[in-house]
Amino acid sequence: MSASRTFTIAELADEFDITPRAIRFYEDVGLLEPSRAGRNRVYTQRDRTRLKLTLRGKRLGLALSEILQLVRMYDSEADTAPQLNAFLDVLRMHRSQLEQQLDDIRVMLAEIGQHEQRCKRLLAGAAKVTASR
Amino acid sequence: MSASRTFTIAELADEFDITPRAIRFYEDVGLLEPSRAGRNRVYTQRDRTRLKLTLRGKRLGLALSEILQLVRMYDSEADTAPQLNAFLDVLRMHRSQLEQQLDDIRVMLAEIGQHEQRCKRLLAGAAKVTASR
DNA sequence: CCTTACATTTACGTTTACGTCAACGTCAAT
DNA sequence: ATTGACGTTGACGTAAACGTAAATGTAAGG
Repeated sequence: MSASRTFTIAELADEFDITPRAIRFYEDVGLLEPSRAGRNRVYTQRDRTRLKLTLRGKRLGLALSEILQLVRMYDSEADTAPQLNAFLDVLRMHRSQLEQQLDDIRVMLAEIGQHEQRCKRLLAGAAKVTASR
Repeated sequence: MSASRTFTIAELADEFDITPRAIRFYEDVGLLEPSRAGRNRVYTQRDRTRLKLTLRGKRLGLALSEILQLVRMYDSEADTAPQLNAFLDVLRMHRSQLEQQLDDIRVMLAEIGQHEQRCKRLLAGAAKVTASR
């Protein structure tokens, strides 16, 4: 068994290329809950996973508060029907938002492709002019 | 010819479900350049397109300053080789970022799917219990 | 022992993207 | 003539997500 490694704040900061300040801030808002060795923070694999989730959410433009909602839902032991239905609603919302983003990305990638083609054509033209001088 | 329609600020605000204040702000940062009828702003199709681009960028988590860079590049008449190559670099950066986001979205969609399944199983179970009472 | 390096808390500063008045113009309808 | 409804320009306010500086602790190395 990989004796459940732990991490220091600097290790996580290095690994994910963020500052310790950011990591502490994520703790302030409730996204991470490291234990302490004296005064110092000790992060578990679970914290690391949460951090990864957090950064992924950020890359998709989610606010930290939304990410917090998600992770809380993810490891909540909701079991009543109202809770579960509320849960499903939130999931559906996020899914439709993600699908909107998929669309947006497809459109943007297409546009970028067009512009790249245009640039390459122009560069090819410029090269010929240069060569013929 | 669809005599190049124009739009009022309220029309655009309604259509895209944002406030006039936001639209004026986008003008402040240089994303829109409406002409004036007296004091009032008049938006062209081109402005509308820019606004659409802006909102799409926002949904993908881009900052307004980044969006501005993009739209400026898109309708700049860059023609020197250095300019074109710089352009291509920026395009590549954005493309790789979009591909990262595609990845992130795939992962998140998969997770959401799992949680939806779990909820549905639990709801089915709860329904049976309820029915048997 | 002293320095260096990294950790902590507290607290104020900063940027972005608008929200929210305030004070005013204008045109149509009552 | 007045009342809305919508437009304008300042100007100040605000929430989010950290940055940054200050004061302090503490463990390791020379």
